[in-house]
This record gives sequence, C-alpha cells and structure tokens, in this order.
Amino acid sequence: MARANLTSAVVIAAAAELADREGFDAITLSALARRFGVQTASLYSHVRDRSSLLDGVHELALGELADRVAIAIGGRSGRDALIALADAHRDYARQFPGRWAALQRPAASSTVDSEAAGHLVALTLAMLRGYQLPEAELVHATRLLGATINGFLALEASGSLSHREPATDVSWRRALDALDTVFRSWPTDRQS
Amino acid sequence: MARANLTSAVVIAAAAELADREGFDAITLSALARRFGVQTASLYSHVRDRSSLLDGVHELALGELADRVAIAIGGRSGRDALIALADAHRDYARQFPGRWAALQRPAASSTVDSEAAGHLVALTLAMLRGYQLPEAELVHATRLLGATINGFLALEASGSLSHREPATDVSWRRALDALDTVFRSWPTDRQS
DNA sequence: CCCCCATCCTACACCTAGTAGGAAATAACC
DNA sequence: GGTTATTTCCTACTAGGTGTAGGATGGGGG
Repeated sequence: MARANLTSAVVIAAAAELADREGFDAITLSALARRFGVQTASLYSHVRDRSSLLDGVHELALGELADRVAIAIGGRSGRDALIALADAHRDYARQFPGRWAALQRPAASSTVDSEAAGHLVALTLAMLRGYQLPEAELVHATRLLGATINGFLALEASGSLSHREPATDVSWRRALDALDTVFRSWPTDRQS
Repeated sequence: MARANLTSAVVIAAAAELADREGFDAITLSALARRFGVQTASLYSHVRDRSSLLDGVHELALGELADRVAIAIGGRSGRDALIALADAHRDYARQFPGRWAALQRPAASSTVDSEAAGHLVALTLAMLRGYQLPEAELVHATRLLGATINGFLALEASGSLSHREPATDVSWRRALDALDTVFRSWPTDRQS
C-alpha cells in the first residue's frame, strides 16, 4: 500500500487550505486524515496536537504575510508605504480568510520568536520610521496601526459591514487617511 | 426530585459567567448541564443549539455594554465622551473577557435588529455628533472608531501586549488621542 | 540481505452536539 | 380536589471529534 509520506509541513499546509476553503473551525485532524486517506491517529506522528497544528498555520500565515508586505512596501515610503502595508494585509485577509483567522489567535511563544514575526515587525517599523516619530513613540504607533488594521479586517470578516452602504472601501481609505494624518502630526513633546 | 426550573435567560447568564471564568470556548452544553445538575439533553428545551446559545450571550453582553456606555458618556461631549465610551468598552472587556469574546462573533440577524444593538449604535452616533462631522462621514467615523477600539482590545486580549514595556495604558491613551485628533480635523470636503 | 525506525495501523477511552420519545412534576381548569 | 394539559427533564442513542497505547509494515542504510 502506497504511503502518504506526510510531513509536518504538508499537514500544516493542508490545514491552511482547508481553513481558507471551509473556515477556520473546519481545521480538524479528522478532516485532514480523510483528505490524505489516512487514519486520524496517524497524524499525531507529524503534529503534537490540534493546538500546535493551529500554531503551525499561524506561523505559516505570518511568513506569507511578511513576504507580501515586503514586496508591497518595497521602494515606497511615507503615506505610500503605509497604504501598501495596509493593503497587503487586507488583500491577504481576503484571499486567505482561514489563514488570516489563524493569525487572530494568540501567538505561540515559538511563533513570537520566529523569523517570520521578526521580519514583519521589522518591516512595520521601517515603514513607520518614514514618519520620523520619536523613537519612544514607535511602540505606540505600531500598536495603533495593528489595532486599526486588524480591527477593521475583523469587522469586515465578521460581515458587520457587508451589504451596507456606503461601500467599505471608502471607510478603509478613510481609516488609512486617518492613520497617515495621525502619524504625520504625532506630537513630539509628551510627558507620558 | 427538585427541578432546576431553568429558562433560556438563566442558561444564557450561566454561559456568560462560565465564559468569563474559563474562557469563551468553555461554553459547552455539557458543562452547563453539569452546573445545573441536569442532563445535557434537557438544555435543548431552553436553547435551540449551541450556536444560538452563543448568540444569546452576545446579545446579553451587547445590552450590558450599551448600559455601561450610556452611563459613561452621560453629560459629556467631545473628547471626554470619546474617552468615556472607549474606556467603558475596555473596562467591560477586562471585567468580562468571556462576554467580550462573544461580542467578537458575527452577530445573529436577530441581534442586529435588537434593542441593545440599536441603543449602542445610537450612543456611538451621539458621541460622534459632538465632533460635527459631515453627516455622510458618520458611517466611516463609526467604523474607524469600532475598528480601533476592538482591534486594540483584541490585541490586549490575545496577550500580544502583555509583559512588554511600555505599559499598554500609554498606548491606549495615544490611540484615543489619535482618534480625537482625527475626528476634530476630519476633512469636510471630500470627493469620495 | 536484514535490520531499524519512521510511518501508519487498529483499538480504545473520553468528550461534545444533537435527536427521539417517554416519564414526571407542575400548572390549569372544571 | 381531581383530572387534564403542558412543560421540564429523563433515558437512550447516533455521530463525530481529540488523543493515547501499542502493534504491523515498508523503505532505506548498514
């Protein structure tokens, strides 16, 4: 009988595809086993448990997202870079909703220390540096940026905005304009 | 044998407490049945299925949040009202993490039409009107506000910000300052 | 060629959602 | 107050998910 010859990476990739196709909660060891024509228990040779599988999808997504962001902001700066970075996130969330959902889970500690995470942070900081914020304010700006982008995408993903006028594209542009304004006029003298 | 005399509301309230104590995913018909000393199947007299139970918690939380927001912004306007509204959200999310998690799920259509939802929307709009935005821009401002607040709270809830300096309180203040700035200087002449 | 070992298997134990249909306690009515 | 009707809760079951233990197997290295 031919073996499936699975590896941890193959299982994680299949989980990511499954999540994009049928939703994040559809990531099931059973479903993956069926997909590979293998018994459920067999997957535990490649994956410690379900939770670590989800962590794997998280890290996979983080890497893919970082790559896209890198390409998007290449050669740009200031407002253009901001928009490119944000749009890269949004495009990714739309194209790979399941993977994006995986990113919303708390990151495993191994993921926090991963190359992908470091890469994405570095890209974000590089973009923000274009705004000449005080160094000590970069953290706050990063958090605001992340909150706004992810918060907006979460709203879109939850369907709160769909089927409602006016189009969410306009709201998105407004949000990015707002961020650009805020970053450009970030107060330089702050007591706390 | 004494009956538990359950009602749909009692079950939903217990689910909310359970979620706050042990996490949103701990909301389980089985766990609730154990808590009430009742068989799992018995709960289906009061709750259509698990999903509708979660919708119930969602709507419960929405009502509680709206009440708190109403009290918070009472008598305030402008920046003060913005901060009060945002802090009410944050306090609620911290005090009732499980209920807050329930709010992150897509709202059921019945919830969308609910009194609680309408109340919260009205309060938010009332707060925003203090900024004298063009009427057509209110939607976008609402979306930006919701995205930022919920995005930030999601970051906090996911633990991304914990155990990291500087304190997230400062970032939170920066985010609210940013929103205030943006709303005060919202461009009045826009083509799209 | 044979042995090793990763891969995959069978067989469980346990948990959860949800359905069907019956028993029993409470409420309603005459 | 007794009978009926209703609601609540029950037993019993199906289906499907996670995870463990230990055994079979097939392919690559000696």
